[in-house]
Amino acid sequence: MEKIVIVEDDVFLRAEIQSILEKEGYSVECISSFDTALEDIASASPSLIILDLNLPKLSGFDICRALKASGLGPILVLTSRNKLHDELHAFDLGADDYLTKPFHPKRLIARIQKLIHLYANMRVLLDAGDFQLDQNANVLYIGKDSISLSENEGIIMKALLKASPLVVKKEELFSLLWGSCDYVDENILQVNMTRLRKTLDEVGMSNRIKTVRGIGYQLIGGDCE
Amino acid sequence: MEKIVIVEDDVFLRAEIQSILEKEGYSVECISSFDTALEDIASASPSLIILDLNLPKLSGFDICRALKASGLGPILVLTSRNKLHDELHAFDLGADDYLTKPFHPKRLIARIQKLIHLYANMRVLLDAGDFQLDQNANVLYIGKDSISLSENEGIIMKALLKASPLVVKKEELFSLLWGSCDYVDENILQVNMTRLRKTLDEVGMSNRIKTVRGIGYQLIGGDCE
DNA sequence: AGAAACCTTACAACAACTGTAAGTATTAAT
DNA sequence: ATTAATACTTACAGTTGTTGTAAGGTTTCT
Repeated sequence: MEKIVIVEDDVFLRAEIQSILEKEGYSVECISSFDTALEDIASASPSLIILDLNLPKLSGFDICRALKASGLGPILVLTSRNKLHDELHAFDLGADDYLTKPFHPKRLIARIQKLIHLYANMRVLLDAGDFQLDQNANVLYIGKDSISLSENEGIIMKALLKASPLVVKKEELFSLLWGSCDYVDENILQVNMTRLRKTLDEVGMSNRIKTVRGIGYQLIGGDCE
Repeated sequence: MEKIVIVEDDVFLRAEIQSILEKEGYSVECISSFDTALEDIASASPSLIILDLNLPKLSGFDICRALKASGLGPILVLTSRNKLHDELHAFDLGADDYLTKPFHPKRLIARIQKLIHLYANMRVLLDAGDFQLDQNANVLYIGKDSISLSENEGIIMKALLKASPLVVKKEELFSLLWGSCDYVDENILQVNMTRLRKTLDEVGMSNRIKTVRGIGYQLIGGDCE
């Protein structure tokens, strides 16, 4: 069953939405504490998030931005703010749809279904600005080109991307790659870094992995977010 | 540059939309002949399709359905019909967004950007009802599970899926797999079919490929569309 | 029964990936 | 400048997965 999280501060409206969704067969979870909203949503890992913009502490915009940064689900903004610039701003921050109150239940359901369906067919992409990594398929997309990475290359690339622009410690990589092994040669990480760098070279992405002596490695250049 | 196709019969409105889009940097193509609309759109292979519902011959709904059946781009319905049931119907047939006239240019642009971005990150999935094939990554999705196919297995599966529920001729498969080779053993296709069948067995999909004696092979069961 | 079409299994060649080893280059500190 | 630590590169071999060939078995139809 698909799970939907509601981030809404108005009790009445929340209950109304919840009722509509549950009648439709969705499992619903409401966020009450807005301090821990992000963690709660992340741990619920819902198929969709319904977000109000008028919230007590945090602004709905901030939550929207934060959710998107964590790569979290489709966001449907449901609000009484019917100003165009609010809608544009929401889209800008990564909202996937924008519905204003009052709304018709069926319209809400239709748009929810559409968004969930769209996201179900999305690639899980890690974005680095000028290229993307499909974590599942271990495929790197550079514009129209794409290149398939080996298992090890994928693990390293993923770690570098997730940490970017921070440094990934050597021990971190060792544990990701050979965490279950009793012992591996110290050199092996360097060998694998060389191989990844060579692979990146072949698609015109040279000098993108910087060595931080004594600490680890770091993805550089082409920054975007 | 992203290309957008406009399917709109009102000349003034068409010009207005085109102007808005071109100012935004999109390449625009208008469909004038509604007889060959589908072929024209397919050959343009746009990043997005703007569709009006009130068209002379064909109904916008029919076009919508047909476009989706061909797996074509995101569809944004832009219409003067502001009845809820029209919107629901459009969503039902596969429309990805629904905007009513009059509309603000910026709202249109925002939603276009969102849709294009969403679709850019979509997996190209061939749907067989109870399982899907990611053509790019050669990965088969069965519910929550996924299995990686070899190159040959992927080619065969793709051909079977595209033809389904029709039969794929042996010669067709030979040409797809070894079209460039001077000669290959007649037996090799059978061997590869056995291997694909065994792979499918491992994910609980037995007896899904039927042999049509003297002709070729055919995907069966689990039909949906 | 017998022939044609199809299936299965085993084998070997080949390519991709990975870890080890050995040697080279770079960096930082004295 | 010398030296030691750190990092890089290259070559080699074991392993695995993919593919084509060959040989023999099974099914289907007349």
